[in-house]
Amino acid sequence: VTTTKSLLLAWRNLYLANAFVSEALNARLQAEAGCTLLEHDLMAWLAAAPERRLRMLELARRLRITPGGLTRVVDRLVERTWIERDRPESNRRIVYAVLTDRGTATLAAARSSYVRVLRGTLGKRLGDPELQALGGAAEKLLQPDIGS
Amino acid sequence: VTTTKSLLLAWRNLYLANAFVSEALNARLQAEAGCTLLEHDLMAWLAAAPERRLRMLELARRLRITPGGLTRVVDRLVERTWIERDRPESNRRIVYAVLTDRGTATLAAARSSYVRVLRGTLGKRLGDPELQALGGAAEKLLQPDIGS
DNA sequence: CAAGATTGAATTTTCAATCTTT
DNA sequence: AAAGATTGAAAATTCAATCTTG
Repeated sequence: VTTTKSLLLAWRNLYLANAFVSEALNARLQAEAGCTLLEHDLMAWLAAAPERRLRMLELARRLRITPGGLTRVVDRLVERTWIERDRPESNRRIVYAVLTDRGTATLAAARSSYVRVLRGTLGKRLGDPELQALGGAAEKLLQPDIGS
Repeated sequence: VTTTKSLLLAWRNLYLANAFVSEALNARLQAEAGCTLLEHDLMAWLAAAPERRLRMLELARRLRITPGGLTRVVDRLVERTWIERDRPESNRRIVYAVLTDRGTATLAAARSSYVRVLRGTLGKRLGDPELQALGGAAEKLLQPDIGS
């Protein structure tokens, strides 16, 4: 019997913990690497993808923003030469966002700030079993829905 | 020894789980109660406060938005007669946001959607021990910093 | 005409400057 | 002059309409 109270408490803590870490990441990334958390995540997805490239719609889906929103974020990063757009000749409807070498370098610096923040927040306050619990519970949430 | 990998994994899951639940809450609240998650939270803080009122700066702090941002959110809710502003005679610098009776009624409806969403996400997928673990781990994150 | 991306307009939020009260 | 709140301008995001290609 899961009480409403324990549901509300768990959610509130999840929500606050997320805000706490997100805000710390955003602040440090902007101060130390000159990019926002969203921009970092965008570059990180590209870095992890084959040929360091992803299509616009796929990238928007992973970042949980709208296609229109992504167009603007990409505009800003292209402006800074951290990514490029590539419209392949074979299918000129498609646009790939591609991480450049300069983007890769920026991401490396950003990633180091990023990990330091995680160590200073999650790492400092939680032990390994708690990290496992946090990660495990969160992962279950993300499983596809299986019936009623 | 907490590995970077387990830190990254825990954070990613926390982040995604938060987005998953937030988006579900926002969608259902807007469809069923006609308010956003932020507006719900604002009214919920007021409902829980003595005399159903809080000062602007305190409310902004709890909602994790800027004072300027709060002014606009409050404007919108005043417009809909769910809250009122009160400038006490004793100190005319201060503004209280006060939940109205209509706001209380709206909040009751919203809260029921809210809890249903939590049951359908956190509740359906996680057992009580996992909820405890999630809540407990997240709570530790929120403890004030105690030195290096 | 559907898929994929972009655009203009509208909305929401922040930032810095300002106004009012103490 | 500082505290508390609001404002105009700017930035970021969404939405719906549009443009381009298949």
